[in-house]
Amino acid sequence: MKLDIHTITESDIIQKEIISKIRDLINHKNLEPGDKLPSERQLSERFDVSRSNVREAIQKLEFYGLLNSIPQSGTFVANIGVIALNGMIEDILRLDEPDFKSLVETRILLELKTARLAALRRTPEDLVQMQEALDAYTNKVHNGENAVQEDLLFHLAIAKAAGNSTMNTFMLIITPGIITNFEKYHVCDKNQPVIGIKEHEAILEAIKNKDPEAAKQKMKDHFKILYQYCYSI
Amino acid sequence: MKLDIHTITESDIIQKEIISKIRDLINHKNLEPGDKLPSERQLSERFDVSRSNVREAIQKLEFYGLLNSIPQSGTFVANIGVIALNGMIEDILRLDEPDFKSLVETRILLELKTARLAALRRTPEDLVQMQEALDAYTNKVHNGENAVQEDLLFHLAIAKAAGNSTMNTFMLIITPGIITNFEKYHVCDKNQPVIGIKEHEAILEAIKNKDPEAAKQKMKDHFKILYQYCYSI
DNA sequence: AGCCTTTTACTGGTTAACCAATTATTGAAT
DNA sequence: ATTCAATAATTGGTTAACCAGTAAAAGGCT
Repeated sequence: MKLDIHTITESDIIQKEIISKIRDLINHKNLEPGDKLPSERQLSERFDVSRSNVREAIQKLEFYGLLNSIPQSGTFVANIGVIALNGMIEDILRLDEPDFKSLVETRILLELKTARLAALRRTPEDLVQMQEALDAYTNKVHNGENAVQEDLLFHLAIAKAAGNSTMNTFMLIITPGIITNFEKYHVCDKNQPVIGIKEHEAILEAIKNKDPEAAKQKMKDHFKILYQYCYSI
Repeated sequence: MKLDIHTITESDIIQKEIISKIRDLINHKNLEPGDKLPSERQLSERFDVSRSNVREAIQKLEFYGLLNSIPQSGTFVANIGVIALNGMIEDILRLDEPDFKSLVETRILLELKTARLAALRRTPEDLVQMQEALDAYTNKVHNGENAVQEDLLFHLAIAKAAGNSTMNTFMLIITPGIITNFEKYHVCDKNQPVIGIKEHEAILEAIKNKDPEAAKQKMKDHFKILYQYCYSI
Protein backbone atom coordinates (compact mmCIF):
# COMPACT_ATOMS: atom_id res chain seq x y z
CA MET A 1 0.00 0.00 0.00
CA LYS A 2 1.21 3.43 -0.90
CA LEU A 3 1.28 5.55 2.23
CA ASP A 4 1.55 8.95 0.67
CA ILE A 5 -1.84 8.85 -1.00
CA HIS A 6 -1.94 12.36 -2.32
CA THR A 7 1.21 12.41 -4.40
CA ILE A 8 1.31 14.94 -7.19
CA THR A 9 1.47 13.05 -10.47
CA GLU A 10 2.60 13.91 -13.97
CA SER A 11 -0.99 14.25 -15.16
CA ASP A 12 -1.71 16.82 -12.44
CA ILE A 13 0.91 19.07 -14.01
CA ILE A 14 -0.62 18.60 -17.45
CA GLN A 15 -4.03 19.42 -16.03
CA LYS A 16 -2.78 22.65 -14.50
CA GLU A 17 -1.23 23.65 -17.81
CA ILE A 18 -4.53 23.03 -19.58
CA ILE A 19 -6.45 25.02 -16.98
CA SER A 20 -3.97 27.84 -17.41
CA LYS A 21 -4.42 27.74 -21.19
CA ILE A 22 -8.20 27.76 -20.86
CA ARG A 23 -7.89 30.87 -18.71
CA ASP A 24 -5.67 32.53 -21.30
CA LEU A 25 -8.18 31.61 -23.98
CA ILE A 26 -11.07 33.14 -22.06
CA ASN A 27 -9.06 36.31 -21.52
CA HIS A 28 -7.76 36.53 -25.08
CA LYS A 29 -11.16 35.94 -26.65
CA ASN A 30 -12.86 38.19 -24.08
CA LEU A 31 -15.37 35.49 -23.27
CA GLU A 32 -18.04 36.65 -20.85
CA PRO A 33 -20.40 34.77 -18.52
CA GLY A 34 -22.66 32.52 -20.55
CA ASP A 35 -20.36 32.44 -23.59
CA LYS A 36 -19.47 29.10 -25.09
CA LEU A 37 -16.00 27.63 -24.92
CA PRO A 38 -14.54 25.92 -28.02
CA SER A 39 -15.46 22.24 -28.17
CA GLU A 40 -13.42 19.65 -26.32
CA ARG A 41 -12.03 18.37 -29.62
CA GLN A 42 -10.88 21.82 -30.71
CA LEU A 43 -9.27 22.45 -27.34
CA SER A 44 -7.43 19.14 -27.33
CA GLU A 45 -6.11 19.89 -30.82
CA ARG A 46 -5.18 23.48 -30.01
CA PHE A 47 -3.40 22.56 -26.76
CA ASP A 48 -1.92 19.40 -28.30
CA VAL A 49 -3.22 17.14 -25.54
CA SER A 50 -5.69 14.28 -25.43
CA ARG A 51 -9.38 15.01 -25.25
CA SER A 52 -9.68 13.14 -21.94
CA ASN A 53 -7.09 15.49 -20.44
CA VAL A 54 -9.19 18.42 -21.59
CA ARG A 55 -12.30 16.81 -20.14
CA GLU A 56 -10.65 16.33 -16.75
CA ALA A 57 -9.53 19.94 -16.67
CA ILE A 58 -13.03 21.11 -17.58
CA GLN A 59 -14.52 18.87 -14.90
CA LYS A 60 -12.21 20.37 -12.30
CA LEU A 61 -13.26 23.89 -13.28
CA GLU A 62 -16.85 22.67 -13.20
CA PHE A 63 -16.26 21.40 -9.66
CA TYR A 64 -15.27 24.92 -8.62
CA GLY A 65 -18.31 26.30 -10.40
CA LEU A 66 -16.38 28.19 -13.08
CA LEU A 67 -17.58 26.26 -16.12
CA ASN A 68 -20.79 24.50 -16.96
CA SER A 69 -20.96 21.62 -19.43
CA ILE A 70 -24.24 20.88 -21.15
CA PRO A 71 -24.52 17.63 -23.12
CA GLN A 72 -24.79 17.95 -26.88
CA SER A 73 -24.53 21.67 -26.54
CA GLY A 74 -21.21 22.90 -25.22
CA THR A 75 -19.22 24.13 -22.26
CA PHE A 76 -20.13 27.56 -20.99
CA VAL A 77 -18.43 30.14 -18.80
CA ALA A 78 -20.23 30.34 -15.47
CA ASN A 79 -22.10 33.42 -14.41
CA ILE A 80 -19.45 34.90 -12.14
CA GLY A 81 -17.63 37.38 -14.36
CA VAL A 82 -14.19 37.38 -15.89
CA ILE A 83 -12.44 39.12 -13.00
CA ALA A 84 -13.54 36.72 -10.30
CA LEU A 85 -12.93 33.91 -12.74
CA ASN A 86 -9.32 34.93 -13.26
CA GLY A 87 -8.77 35.35 -9.56
CA MET A 88 -10.25 31.97 -8.73
CA ILE A 89 -8.34 30.12 -11.44
CA GLU A 90 -5.16 31.68 -10.17
CA ASP A 91 -6.00 30.40 -6.69
CA ILE A 92 -6.87 26.94 -7.95
CA LEU A 93 -3.59 26.69 -9.83
CA ARG A 94 -1.68 27.79 -6.76
CA LEU A 95 -3.37 25.32 -4.40
CA ASP A 96 -1.02 22.69 -3.14
CA GLU A 97 -1.26 19.73 -0.87
CA PRO A 98 -2.59 20.76 2.56
CA ASP A 99 -0.11 20.33 5.38
CA PHE A 100 -1.00 18.57 8.62
CA LYS A 101 -1.11 21.79 10.59
CA SER A 102 -3.58 23.28 8.12
CA LEU A 103 -5.81 20.22 8.40
CA VAL A 104 -5.82 20.16 12.19
CA GLU A 105 -6.38 23.91 12.43
CA THR A 106 -9.40 23.60 10.15
CA ARG A 107 -10.70 20.54 11.92
CA ILE A 108 -10.64 22.28 15.30
CA LEU A 109 -12.40 25.31 13.84
CA LEU A 110 -15.11 23.14 12.28
CA GLU A 111 -15.61 20.91 15.30
CA LEU A 112 -15.92 23.71 17.85
CA LYS A 113 -18.73 24.99 15.65
CA THR A 114 -20.41 21.64 14.96
CA ALA A 115 -20.40 20.87 18.71
CA ARG A 116 -22.07 24.19 19.34
CA LEU A 117 -24.63 23.73 16.58
CA ALA A 118 -25.32 20.13 17.56
CA ALA A 119 -26.22 21.33 21.04
CA LEU A 120 -28.74 23.69 19.49
CA ARG A 121 -30.18 21.47 16.78
CA ARG A 122 -29.73 17.80 17.72
CA THR A 123 -32.84 15.67 17.34
CA PRO A 124 -33.64 12.67 19.55
CA GLU A 125 -32.52 10.51 16.63
CA ASP A 126 -29.18 12.33 16.55
CA LEU A 127 -28.72 11.65 20.25
CA VAL A 128 -29.27 7.94 19.72
CA GLN A 129 -26.68 7.81 16.94
CA MET A 130 -24.10 9.78 18.91
CA GLN A 131 -24.65 7.54 21.94
CA GLU A 132 -24.21 4.43 19.78
CA ALA A 133 -20.97 5.81 18.34
CA LEU A 134 -19.73 6.63 21.84
CA ASP A 135 -20.64 3.17 23.17
CA ALA A 136 -18.76 1.50 20.32
CA TYR A 137 -15.74 3.65 21.12
CA THR A 138 -15.94 2.91 24.86
CA ASN A 139 -16.19 -0.84 24.33
CA LYS A 140 -13.16 -0.92 22.06
CA VAL A 141 -11.08 1.09 24.50
CA HIS A 142 -12.09 -1.12 27.44
CA ASN A 143 -11.01 -4.15 25.42
CA GLY A 144 -7.64 -2.51 24.90
CA GLU A 145 -8.17 -2.35 21.16
CA ASN A 146 -7.30 0.50 18.81
CA ALA A 147 -10.37 2.75 18.64
CA VAL A 148 -9.29 5.46 16.22
CA GLN A 149 -12.12 4.64 13.82
CA GLU A 150 -14.78 4.72 16.52
CA ASP A 151 -13.33 7.98 17.83
CA LEU A 152 -13.67 9.43 14.38
CA LEU A 153 -17.22 8.20 13.86
CA PHE A 154 -18.31 9.86 17.08
CA HIS A 155 -17.03 13.16 15.79
CA LEU A 156 -18.74 12.62 12.44
CA ALA A 157 -21.98 11.86 14.29
CA ILE A 158 -21.70 15.26 15.95
CA ALA A 159 -21.11 16.89 12.59
CA LYS A 160 -24.22 15.18 11.30
CA ALA A 161 -26.25 16.43 14.26
CA ALA A 162 -25.06 19.99 13.62
CA GLY A 163 -27.46 20.17 10.70
CA ASN A 164 -25.09 21.95 8.36
CA SER A 165 -24.48 19.96 5.19
CA THR A 166 -21.50 22.05 4.07
CA MET A 167 -19.62 21.56 7.33
CA ASN A 168 -20.56 17.90 7.22
CA THR A 169 -19.02 17.60 3.76
CA PHE A 170 -15.88 19.44 4.81
CA MET A 171 -15.45 17.15 7.81
CA LEU A 172 -15.62 14.17 5.48
CA ILE A 173 -13.07 15.75 3.16
CA ILE A 174 -10.44 16.36 5.84
CA THR A 175 -10.99 13.16 7.81
CA PRO A 176 -8.85 10.79 5.70
CA GLY A 177 -5.96 13.24 5.70
CA ILE A 178 -6.26 13.56 9.47
CA ILE A 179 -6.17 9.80 9.95
CA THR A 180 -3.20 9.34 7.64
CA ASN A 181 -1.20 12.02 9.40
CA PHE A 182 -2.22 10.74 12.84
CA GLU A 183 -0.66 7.43 11.94
CA LYS A 184 2.36 9.04 10.34
CA TYR A 185 3.13 11.25 13.34
CA HIS A 186 1.80 8.76 15.92
CA VAL A 187 -0.50 11.39 17.37
CA CYS A 188 -2.74 8.81 18.99
CA ASP A 189 0.12 7.49 21.11
CA LYS A 190 0.18 10.83 22.85
CA ASN A 191 -3.48 10.63 23.84
CA GLN A 192 -4.80 8.48 26.66
CA PRO A 193 -7.84 6.57 25.38
CA VAL A 194 -9.43 6.42 28.84
CA ILE A 195 -9.25 10.19 29.12
CA GLY A 196 -10.78 10.33 25.66
CA ILE A 197 -13.86 8.47 26.89
CA LYS A 198 -14.53 10.99 29.64
CA GLU A 199 -14.01 13.88 27.27
CA HIS A 200 -16.39 12.37 24.73
CA GLU A 201 -18.97 11.77 27.44
CA ALA A 202 -18.69 15.39 28.57
CA ILE A 203 -19.24 16.63 25.01
CA LEU A 204 -22.27 14.41 24.51
CA GLU A 205 -23.67 15.44 27.89
CA ALA A 206 -23.49 19.12 26.93
CA ILE A 207 -25.15 18.42 23.57
CA LYS A 208 -27.83 16.41 25.36
CA ASN A 209 -28.43 19.35 27.71
CA LYS A 210 -28.71 21.74 24.77
CA ASP A 211 -25.86 23.79 26.20
CA PRO A 212 -23.94 25.16 23.19
CA GLU A 213 -21.23 26.99 25.12
CA ALA A 214 -20.48 23.96 27.28
CA ALA A 215 -20.37 21.74 24.21
CA LYS A 216 -17.87 24.05 22.57
CA GLN A 217 -15.74 24.24 25.71
CA LYS A 218 -15.71 20.46 26.21
CA MET A 219 -14.70 20.02 22.59
CA LYS A 220 -11.95 22.57 23.14
CA ASP A 221 -10.71 20.62 26.15
CA HIS A 222 -10.77 17.47 24.06
CA PHE A 223 -8.58 19.09 21.41
CA LYS A 224 -6.15 20.66 23.86
CA ILE A 225 -3.36 18.11 23.48
CA LEU A 226 -3.80 17.91 19.71
CA TYR A 227 -3.79 21.68 19.51
CA GLN A 228 -0.49 21.99 21.36
CA TYR A 229 1.08 19.20 19.36
CA CYS A 230 -0.05 20.72 16.10
CA TYR A 231 1.54 24.07 16.86
CA SER A 232 4.76 22.49 18.08
CA ILE A 233 5.74 20.88 14.78
CA MET B 1 -14.72 14.99 -10.10
CA LYS B 2 -17.99 16.47 -9.01
CA LEU B 3 -18.88 17.23 -5.44
CA ASP B 4 -22.54 17.25 -4.43
CA ILE B 5 -22.44 21.00 -4.06
CA HIS B 6 -24.11 21.60 -7.39
CA THR B 7 -27.02 20.15 -9.33
CA ILE B 8 -27.86 16.47 -8.96
CA THR B 9 -28.09 14.59 -12.25
CA GLU B 10 -29.21 11.15 -13.40
CA SER B 11 -25.65 9.85 -13.49
CA ASP B 12 -25.15 10.93 -9.87
CA ILE B 13 -27.83 8.46 -8.87
CA ILE B 14 -26.10 5.67 -10.79
CA GLN B 15 -22.83 6.63 -9.12
CA LYS B 16 -24.37 6.43 -5.66
CA GLU B 17 -25.73 2.97 -6.46
CA ILE B 18 -22.28 1.83 -7.55
CA ILE B 19 -20.67 3.26 -4.42
CA SER B 20 -23.28 1.47 -2.35
CA LYS B 21 -22.53 -1.80 -4.15
CA ILE B 22 -18.79 -1.36 -3.66
CA ARG B 23 -19.44 -0.92 0.05
CA ASP B 24 -21.55 -4.10 0.13
CA LEU B 25 -18.79 -5.92 -1.71
CA ILE B 26 -16.15 -4.81 0.78
CA ASN B 27 -18.36 -5.90 3.66
CA HIS B 28 -19.38 -9.21 2.10
CA LYS B 29 -15.85 -10.16 1.14
CA ASN B 30 -14.48 -8.87 4.45
CA LEU B 31 -11.90 -6.79 2.66
CA GLU B 32 -9.50 -5.08 5.02
CA PRO B 33 -7.23 -2.04 4.65
CA GLY B 34 -4.70 -2.66 1.92
CA ASP B 35 -6.73 -5.42 0.25
CA LYS B 36 -7.31 -5.24 -3.47
CA LEU B 37 -10.68 -4.56 -4.99
CA PRO B 38 -11.78 -6.56 -8.05
CA SER B 39 -10.64 -4.94 -11.29
CA GLU B 40 -12.66 -2.18 -12.89
CA ARG B 41 -13.70 -4.55 -15.68
CA GLN B 42 -14.97 -7.17 -13.24
CA LEU B 43 -16.88 -4.57 -11.24
CA SER B 44 -18.52 -3.09 -14.33
CA GLU B 45 -19.60 -6.58 -15.41
CA ARG B 46 -20.80 -7.58 -11.94
CA PHE B 47 -22.78 -4.36 -11.41
CA ASP B 48 -23.95 -4.29 -15.04
CA VAL B 49 -22.75 -0.74 -15.64
CA SER B 50 -20.12 0.77 -17.90
CA ARG B 51 -16.49 0.76 -16.86
CA SER B 52 -16.36 4.54 -16.95
CA ASN B 53 -19.19 4.70 -14.41
CA VAL B 54 -17.18 2.40 -12.16
CA ARG B 55 -14.11 4.56 -12.66
CA GLU B 56 -15.99 7.71 -11.66
CA ALA B 57 -17.33 6.06 -8.52
CA ILE B 58 -13.85 4.86 -7.60
CA GLN B 59 -12.45 8.34 -8.21
CA LYS B 60 -15.04 9.82 -5.88
CA LEU B 61 -14.12 7.37 -3.13
CA GLU B 62 -10.49 8.14 -3.86
CA PHE B 63 -11.25 11.84 -3.41
CA TYR B 64 -12.57 11.08 0.08
CA GLY B 65 -9.48 8.98 0.76
CA LEU B 66 -11.30 5.65 1.03
CA LEU B 67 -9.76 3.94 -1.99
CA ASN B 68 -6.38 4.17 -3.64
CA SER B 69 -5.85 3.34 -7.32
CA ILE B 70 -2.38 2.34 -8.46
CA PRO B 71 -1.74 2.14 -12.21
CA GLN B 72 -1.13 -1.30 -13.64
CA SER B 73 -1.68 -2.78 -10.23
CA GLY B 74 -5.17 -2.36 -8.84
CA THR B 75 -7.49 -0.41 -6.57
CA PHE B 76 -6.90 -0.84 -2.88
CA VAL B 77 -8.91 -0.20 0.27
CA ALA B 78 -7.37 2.72 2.14
CA ASN B 79 -5.78 2.30 5.49
CA ILE B 80 -8.67 3.48 7.65
CA GLY B 81 -10.44 0.29 8.65
CA VAL B 82 -13.77 -1.20 7.70
CA ILE B 83 -15.84 0.47 10.42
CA ALA B 84 -14.82 4.03 9.61
CA LEU B 85 -15.08 3.15 5.94
CA ASN B 86 -18.69 2.04 6.31
CA GLY B 87 -19.56 5.10 8.33
CA MET B 88 -17.98 7.48 5.86
CA ILE B 89 -19.56 5.84 2.81
CA GLU B 90 -22.91 6.10 4.54
CA ASP B 91 -22.29 9.80 5.08
CA ILE B 92 -21.13 10.34 1.50
CA LEU B 93 -24.24 8.65 0.14
CA ARG B 94 -26.46 10.74 2.37
CA LEU B 95 -24.90 14.07 1.40
CA ASP B 96 -27.23 16.24 -0.56
CA GLU B 97 -27.34 19.69 -2.04
CA PRO B 98 -26.21 22.25 0.54
CA ASP B 99 -28.79 24.91 1.29
CA PHE B 100 -27.97 28.59 1.19
CA LYS B 101 -28.12 28.88 4.96
CA SER B 102 -25.56 26.10 5.31
CA LEU B 103 -23.23 27.84 2.86
CA VAL B 104 -23.46 31.25 4.52
CA GLU B 105 -23.09 29.79 7.99
CA THR B 106 -19.92 28.03 6.92
CA ARG B 107 -18.60 31.05 5.08
CA ILE B 108 -18.97 33.25 8.14
CA LEU B 109 -17.26 30.66 10.32
CA LEU B 110 -14.36 30.38 7.87
CA GLU B 111 -13.97 34.10 7.29
CA LEU B 112 -13.97 35.10 10.94
CA LYS B 113 -11.06 32.69 11.31
CA THR B 114 -9.19 33.68 8.14
CA ALA B 115 -9.42 37.35 9.12
CA ARG B 116 -7.95 36.48 12.50
CA LEU B 117 -5.19 34.34 11.02
CA ALA B 118 -4.42 36.87 8.31
CA ALA B 119 -3.81 39.49 11.01
CA LEU B 120 -1.30 37.14 12.59
CA ARG B 121 0.43 35.81 9.50
CA ARG B 122 0.10 38.27 6.63
CA THR B 123 3.30 39.02 4.77
CA PRO B 124 4.08 42.38 3.17
CA GLU B 125 3.27 40.72 -0.16
CA ASP B 126 -0.15 39.68 1.18
CA LEU B 127 -0.83 43.27 2.21
CA VAL B 128 -0.08 44.50 -1.30
CA GLN B 129 -2.46 41.98 -2.84
CA MET B 130 -5.26 42.72 -0.39
CA GLN B 131 -4.82 46.45 -0.97
CA GLU B 132 -4.98 45.94 -4.74
CA ALA B 133 -8.17 43.90 -4.40
CA LEU B 134 -9.69 46.57 -2.18
CA ASP B 135 -8.73 49.36 -4.60
CA ALA B 136 -10.32 47.50 -7.51
CA TYR B 137 -13.48 47.13 -5.44
CA THR B 138 -13.52 50.79 -4.41
CA ASN B 139 -13.07 52.02 -7.97
CA LYS B 140 -15.93 49.92 -9.28
CA VAL B 141 -18.27 51.10 -6.54
CA HIS B 142 -17.36 54.74 -7.12
CA ASN B 143 -18.16 54.28 -10.79
CA GLY B 144 -21.56 52.95 -9.81
CA GLU B 145 -20.76 49.55 -11.29
CA ASN B 146 -21.60 46.14 -9.88
CA ALA B 147 -18.63 45.10 -7.72
CA VAL B 148 -19.64 41.66 -6.48
CA GLN B 149 -16.60 40.03 -8.08
CA GLU B 150 -14.14 42.50 -6.60
CA ASP B 151 -15.84 42.12 -3.24
CA LEU B 152 -15.32 38.40 -3.47
CA LEU B 153 -11.69 38.66 -4.55
CA PHE B 154 -10.91 40.82 -1.55
CA HIS B 155 -12.25 38.10 0.72
CA LEU B 156 -10.27 35.46 -1.16
CA ALA B 157 -7.14 37.59 -0.75
CA ILE B 158 -7.68 37.50 3.00
CA ALA B 159 -8.12 33.74 2.89
CA LYS B 160 -4.83 33.52 1.01
CA ALA B 161 -3.09 35.68 3.61
CA ALA B 162 -4.40 33.43 6.39
CA GLY B 163 -1.80 30.86 5.40
CA ASN B 164 -4.07 27.86 5.77
CA SER B 165 -4.36 25.91 2.53
CA THR B 166 -7.34 23.85 3.67
CA MET B 167 -9.44 26.89 4.56
CA ASN B 168 -8.31 28.50 1.32
CA THR B 169 -9.58 25.49 -0.62
CA PHE B 170 -12.87 25.44 1.27
CA MET B 171 -13.40 29.14 0.54
CA LEU B 172 -12.92 28.41 -3.14
CA ILE B 173 -15.39 25.53 -2.99
CA ILE B 174 -18.22 27.51 -1.42
CA THR B 175 -17.67 30.75 -3.33
CA PRO B 176 -19.52 29.83 -6.55
CA GLY B 177 -22.52 28.61 -4.57
CA ILE B 178 -22.49 31.83 -2.56
CA ILE B 179 -22.46 33.95 -5.71
CA THR B 180 -25.24 31.96 -7.36
CA ASN B 181 -27.48 32.26 -4.32
CA PHE B 182 -26.64 35.92 -3.87
CA GLU B 183 -27.99 36.55 -7.33
CA LYS B 184 -30.95 34.26 -6.79
CA TYR B 185 -32.04 35.94 -3.56
CA HIS B 186 -30.79 39.40 -4.53
CA VAL B 187 -28.71 39.58 -1.38
CA CYS B 188 -26.47 42.30 -2.78
CA ASP B 189 -29.40 44.63 -3.22
CA LYS B 190 -29.78 44.69 0.52
CA ASN B 191 -26.20 45.81 1.08
CA GLN B 192 -24.98 49.35 0.56
CA PRO B 193 -21.77 49.24 -1.51
CA VAL B 194 -20.45 52.45 0.03
CA ILE B 195 -20.80 51.01 3.51
CA GLY B 196 -19.04 47.91 2.19
CA ILE B 197 -15.99 49.99 1.32
CA LYS B 198 -15.62 51.33 4.83
CA GLU B 199 -16.11 47.87 6.30
CA HIS B 200 -13.49 46.41 3.98
CA GLU B 201 -11.09 49.19 4.85
CA ALA B 202 -11.60 48.54 8.56
CA ILE B 203 -10.85 44.84 8.11
CA LEU B 204 -7.71 45.53 6.12
CA GLU B 205 -6.58 48.13 8.65
CA ALA B 206 -6.87 45.60 11.49
CA ILE B 207 -4.94 43.01 9.48
CA LYS B 208 -2.32 45.62 8.67
CA ASN B 209 -2.01 46.42 12.40
CA LYS B 210 -1.64 42.73 13.23
CA ASP B 211 -4.65 42.94 15.51
CA PRO B 212 -6.41 39.56 15.22
CA GLU B 213 -9.33 40.32 17.53
CA ALA B 214 -10.11 43.58 15.74
CA ALA B 215 -9.89 41.85 12.36
CA LYS B 216 -12.36 39.23 13.52
CA GLN B 217 -14.71 41.86 14.96
CA LYS B 218 -14.61 44.00 11.81
CA MET B 219 -15.36 40.94 9.72
CA LYS B 220 -18.24 40.16 12.04
CA ASP B 221 -19.60 43.67 11.57
CA HIS B 222 -19.24 43.23 7.82
CA PHE B 223 -21.33 40.05 7.92
CA LYS B 224 -23.98 41.42 10.23
CA ILE B 225 -26.61 42.11 7.59
CA LEU B 226 -25.89 38.87 5.74
CA TYR B 227 -26.06 36.99 9.02
CA GLN B 228 -29.47 38.35 9.88
CA TYR B 229 -30.77 37.77 6.38
CA CYS B 230 -29.49 34.21 6.37
CA TYR B 231 -31.29 33.30 9.58
CA SER B 232 -34.52 34.99 8.49
CA ILE B 233 -35.18 32.72 5.51
C1' DA C 1 13.71 -28.62 -3.84
C1' DG C 2 15.26 -23.69 -4.54
C1' DC C 3 16.47 -19.91 -7.34
C1' DC C 4 16.40 -17.16 -11.32
C1' DT C 5 14.94 -15.95 -16.01
C1' DT C 6 11.34 -15.88 -19.25
C1' DT C 7 6.79 -15.74 -20.45
C1' DT C 8 1.99 -14.93 -19.79
C1' DA C 9 -2.04 -12.71 -18.05
C1' DC C 10 -3.94 -8.87 -15.89
C1' DT C 11 -4.09 -4.01 -14.23
C1' DG C 12 -5.44 1.11 -14.50
C1' DG C 13 -4.80 4.61 -17.90
C1' DT C 14 -5.18 6.35 -22.65
C1' DT C 15 -6.82 6.79 -27.20
C1' DA C 16 -10.02 6.59 -30.90
C1' DA C 17 -14.40 5.40 -32.72
C1' DC C 18 -19.29 5.76 -31.87
C1' DC C 19 -23.92 7.61 -30.01
C1' DA C 20 -27.88 10.46 -29.12
C1' DA C 21 -29.23 15.01 -28.69
C1' DT C 22 -28.79 19.67 -29.95
C1' DT C 23 -27.88 23.41 -33.04
C1' DA C 24 -26.93 25.49 -37.41
C1' DT C 25 -27.83 25.41 -42.29
C1' DT C 26 -30.42 24.79 -46.23
C1' DG C 27 -34.14 25.41 -49.34
C1' DA C 28 -38.69 25.10 -50.82
C1' DA C 29 -43.36 26.98 -49.91
C1' DT C 30 -45.99 30.99 -48.92
C1' DA D 1 -38.62 38.44 -47.73
C1' DT D 2 -40.27 35.21 -44.24
C1' DT D 3 -41.39 30.89 -42.30
C1' DC D 4 -40.73 26.47 -41.27
C1' DA D 5 -39.61 21.68 -42.14
C1' DA D 6 -35.71 18.75 -43.49
C1' DT D 7 -31.07 17.91 -43.34
C1' DA D 8 -26.23 18.31 -42.13
C1' DA D 9 -22.81 19.42 -38.84
C1' DT D 10 -21.43 19.77 -34.13
C1' DT D 11 -21.70 18.82 -29.30
C1' DG D 12 -20.64 16.30 -24.69
C1' DG D 13 -21.10 11.62 -23.27
C1' DT D 14 -20.31 6.63 -23.89
C1' DT D 15 -18.23 2.51 -25.39
C1' DA D 16 -14.67 -0.48 -26.93
C1' DA D 17 -10.08 -1.28 -28.37
C1' DC D 18 -5.35 -0.44 -27.18
C1' DC D 19 -1.10 0.66 -24.29
C1' DA D 20 2.54 0.35 -20.94
C1' DG D 21 3.67 -1.40 -16.74
C1' DT D 22 2.97 -4.82 -13.04
C1' DA D 23 2.44 -9.24 -10.92
C1' DA D 24 1.96 -13.87 -11.16
C1' DA D 25 2.97 -18.32 -13.49
C1' DA D 26 5.93 -21.32 -15.94
C1' DG D 27 10.03 -23.53 -16.81
C1' DG D 28 14.73 -24.42 -17.10
C1' DC D 29 18.97 -24.59 -14.34
C1' DT D 30 21.82 -25.76 -10.39
